[in-house]
Amino acid sequence: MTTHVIKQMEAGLSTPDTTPDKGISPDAKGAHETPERISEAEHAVMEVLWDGGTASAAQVCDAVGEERGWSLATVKTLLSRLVQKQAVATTPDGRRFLYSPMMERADYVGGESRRLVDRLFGGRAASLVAHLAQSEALTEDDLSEIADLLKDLKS
Amino acid sequence: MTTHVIKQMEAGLSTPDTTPDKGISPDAKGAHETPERISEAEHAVMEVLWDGGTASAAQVCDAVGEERGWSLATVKTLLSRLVQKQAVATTPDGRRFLYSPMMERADYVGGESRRLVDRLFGGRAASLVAHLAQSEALTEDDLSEIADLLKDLKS
DNA sequence: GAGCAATATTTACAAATGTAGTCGTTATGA
DNA sequence: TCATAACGACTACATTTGTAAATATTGCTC
Repeated sequence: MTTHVIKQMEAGLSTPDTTPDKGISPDAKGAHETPERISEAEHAVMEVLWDGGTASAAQVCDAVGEERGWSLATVKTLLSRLVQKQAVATTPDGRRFLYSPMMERADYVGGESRRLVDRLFGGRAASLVAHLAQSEALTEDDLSEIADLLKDLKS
Repeated sequence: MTTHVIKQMEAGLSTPDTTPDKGISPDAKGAHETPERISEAEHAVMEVLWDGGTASAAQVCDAVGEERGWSLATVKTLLSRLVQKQAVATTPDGRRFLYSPMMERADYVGGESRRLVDRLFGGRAASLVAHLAQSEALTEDDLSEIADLLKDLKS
């Protein structure tokens, strides 16, 4: 019976050769719980995937290794955690996996931004902008850029 | 020798009655390491202190207890961690302590904002604003507010 | 003066996170 | 064919975080 395969899927990774049973949808066991939080290290991996679209563990490791000095083992751990969290999907490719992002970068960025705004500015995004403007965080150029941007949005 | 006292200070808390030895400056053992990170729960406590200026553990607990349902024990743990991190100072008051913030709220907010902008927008704050503007995050009112704000800053 | 209530200090413990090592399998090149 | 390198899976382990209980001390009330 299929219990074996299911257990493997729950674990987030299955060996690519053992009958890649695609019969079970990735969220079969209840997927709409609040999308699990992606940690900072995991986010670094996501950036690589968002950038390249799809990559093997080794490729991710190369890409991310320039910044942080992570070992391949570390990258693999992060990838499998991301798979568990259903932020990344795997497709078998020969004896290895290719990893691709399930989550849109814009959604992640939006979520994180919102969290910050909620936590620090009582949910008022304008306050954040005000803060950025008042602290050194925005240069004259930034200000112009934003002004232009607003002009556009005002149609 | 003084090792005993020093150990107590390192632990972040000393009993208020045992000769509150103010001889050793709070950062005697090297304080300029990157200011230790304040966690989310700790931040909730900081908000209370920023709001009230100074408070006893019980007061903090009352204040914060409305949102989160924390026990006094929990609040005390968080307070002592904040003291360790030198984000909060204690002054003996009778048999208890009064806790007051050492860090400016603006600095914390600025730091967190910057971290986000660095991590998610390659350090370009304008990109964050752009993102907020394009996602649902900014209402028409927000946009006007920001526009006004920019007008002011442009002098 | 004895007990109680309020305090601070210590200890606890599970979950998440950062960082990696080990094990088992298998494609591959000599 | 046999060793080896490449992979994924599993295990590991310290640290941080969230959440709190246990313990010790002590001023205050009866």
